[in-house]
Amino acid sequence: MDWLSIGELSTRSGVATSALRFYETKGLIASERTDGNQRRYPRATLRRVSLIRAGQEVGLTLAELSEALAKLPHDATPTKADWHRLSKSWRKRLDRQIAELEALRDELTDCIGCGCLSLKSCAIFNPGDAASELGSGPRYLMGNSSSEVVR
Amino acid sequence: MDWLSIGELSTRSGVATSALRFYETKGLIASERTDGNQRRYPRATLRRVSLIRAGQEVGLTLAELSEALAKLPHDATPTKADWHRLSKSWRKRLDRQIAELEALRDELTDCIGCGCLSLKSCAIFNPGDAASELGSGPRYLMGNSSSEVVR
DNA sequence: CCTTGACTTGAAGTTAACTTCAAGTTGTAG
DNA sequence: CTACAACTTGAAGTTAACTTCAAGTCAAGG
Repeated sequence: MDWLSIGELSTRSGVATSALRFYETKGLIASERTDGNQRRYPRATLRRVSLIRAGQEVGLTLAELSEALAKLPHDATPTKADWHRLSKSWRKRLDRQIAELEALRDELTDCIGCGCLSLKSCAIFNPGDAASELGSGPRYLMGNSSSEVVR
Repeated sequence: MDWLSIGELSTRSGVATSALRFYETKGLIASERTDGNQRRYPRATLRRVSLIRAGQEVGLTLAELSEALAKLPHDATPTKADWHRLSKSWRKRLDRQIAELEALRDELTDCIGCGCLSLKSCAIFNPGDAASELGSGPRYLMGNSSSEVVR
């Protein structure tokens, strides 16, 4: 097995060294140390980091990813089953996200047609209504429940 | 014209009073004051707040929304043209977002099929590659350029 | 008039996901 | 062997979008 320094891992993964160290404090990745106390990552970490970035794009937080990746080995390629489970649940998440955005788009499209000068008839302007119930929430990325995505 | 207290605006819009005050400090909404220094919002603010929430769901930041809403009157219904311009640019944004998520989903789907145990052949695992170039970025909601959305 | 819930302010706290910094130590090309 | 880039740490700073708090003041029903 050959090892990567944090700099190498950074350039290969496209993730800043500061972020990699941060991930390590969170337990998302792990390293051995040289005699001089520098980090050396097993090659499999490269894949792990890619997984993290992919997961983030799907909308998962680092905390959720931490849970999801806890089941994968730090220093080896995940099994086919591991990967299958992960990618399937992420796909579900993506499908849901896409559906929500599409619903919002359709509402908007109706609004473009109608001019939407009446508060009552417009779905966008009535957030309490059934249609928009799913996709409204607090801050930037509204945290949908994480547990079903992780297991 | 009749006026809403901050509490009324809050219950009607579903947005916390603290958030409404926060929006006001940012110039997103505006109020008059009573003799006793309490806020009174023109009825049109209700629509404005709905616009803000809808805009957030489309992925706009408050700063971007501030710019976009600067062109609308604070105390009256926006014109058909105003609304037309806004909803069209938001729709574009939504279309782009959906397209990006769909691209990611398609990659994932391929990966489920292939088992994806080889780093080289997998698009998800190669973020530098052409396909994923569009939809990768820094933190949670990667800030796509705002200017074209706002004008 | 009195009570009580709604309202006021500015400052500080919150969360995620990092980045930046200072003050050193290590690894390696030449 | 030396220079210099890469590495180390913990703490503090950053950003967005709010929320919470304290210490009051205001408004409206009875």
